[in-house]
Amino acid sequence: MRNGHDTLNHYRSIQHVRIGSYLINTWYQAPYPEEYSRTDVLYICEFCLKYMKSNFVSKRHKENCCMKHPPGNEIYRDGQLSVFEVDGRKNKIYCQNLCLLAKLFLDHKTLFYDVEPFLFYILTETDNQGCHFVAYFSKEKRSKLGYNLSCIMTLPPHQRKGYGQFLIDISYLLSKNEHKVGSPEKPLSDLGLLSYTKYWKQTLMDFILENKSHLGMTTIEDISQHTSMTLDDVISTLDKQGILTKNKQGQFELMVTVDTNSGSIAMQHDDISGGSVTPMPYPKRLRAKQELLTWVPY
DNA sequence: AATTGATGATTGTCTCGCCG
DNA sequence: CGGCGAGACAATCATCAATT
Repeated sequence: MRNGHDTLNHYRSIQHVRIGSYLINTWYQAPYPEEYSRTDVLYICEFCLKYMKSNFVSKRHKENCCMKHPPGNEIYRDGQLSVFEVDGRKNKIYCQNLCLLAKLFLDHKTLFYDVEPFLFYILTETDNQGCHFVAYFSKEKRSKLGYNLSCIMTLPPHQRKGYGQFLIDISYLLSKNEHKVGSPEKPLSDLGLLSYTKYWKQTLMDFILENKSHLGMTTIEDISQHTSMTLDDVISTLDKQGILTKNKQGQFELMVTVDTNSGSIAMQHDDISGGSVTPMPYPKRLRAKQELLTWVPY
């Protein structure tokens, strides 16, 4: 031990991160350089995502760091919420730091340093201090398999606010602007599958309710085009709800009855929470609004 | 286009001093 | 005495331009 500040060296991995005003328990290990892993608390600048070992260095950095929002272009703004698009090639360090931070909360993430082939979409909450990082997702610039999202993460203090669903919505809005359909990178994590299952179900329920007057004329292809979801994802989601059948010609048909009073849809396998069997009115959700997106395909 | 080198900013660490 | 915050400074790092 060389001095009084080295007393934290017995830690084998990072237990907490301090970012902005939050002290957050970490969930998984991340491959930070070894000297940064041997600490209880890792300090992260909430604007440039630089990581530091000590509170002193963090404070000094805060005085000098001139960033008040993520690098790249702001592509979406709705009140306090903004989305920035960051190019992994143009802002390599930022994106590498982002991947390391994300790994603290993602189990099986493997991408950390080879960030050039990716774009990163950063969700921020704005106040008079600046645009505070709350969540992100990454996307391959050129996905051969039609993936429109690779990794997605919301910082724990901001979870359960609908930000994950919102970012998934943004990812499909981007696909829509590219005139493509898309799907998340496989394999999905447990939490990822849960989020997507919920998103797909709600998106299709919304579509059905909005188009209930002419569902007979609607094909699976129409739904796919409208939602930018792949045919496979549309079919598997509708099938899980038990509202998909094939007619004599082998074409898919929707079997739906819309309850115009409650605004809900009768489904065989709807989620039953709290033992209630009455269909729950689906919760309001944070939707990405196409008119607020200022983005052109890469 | 890729590599190298210079330059200026930033960090890690040492030291001192305060306080419980 | 031990822990913590702050100033100083050498070493390191990122950036950008020049060169191959």
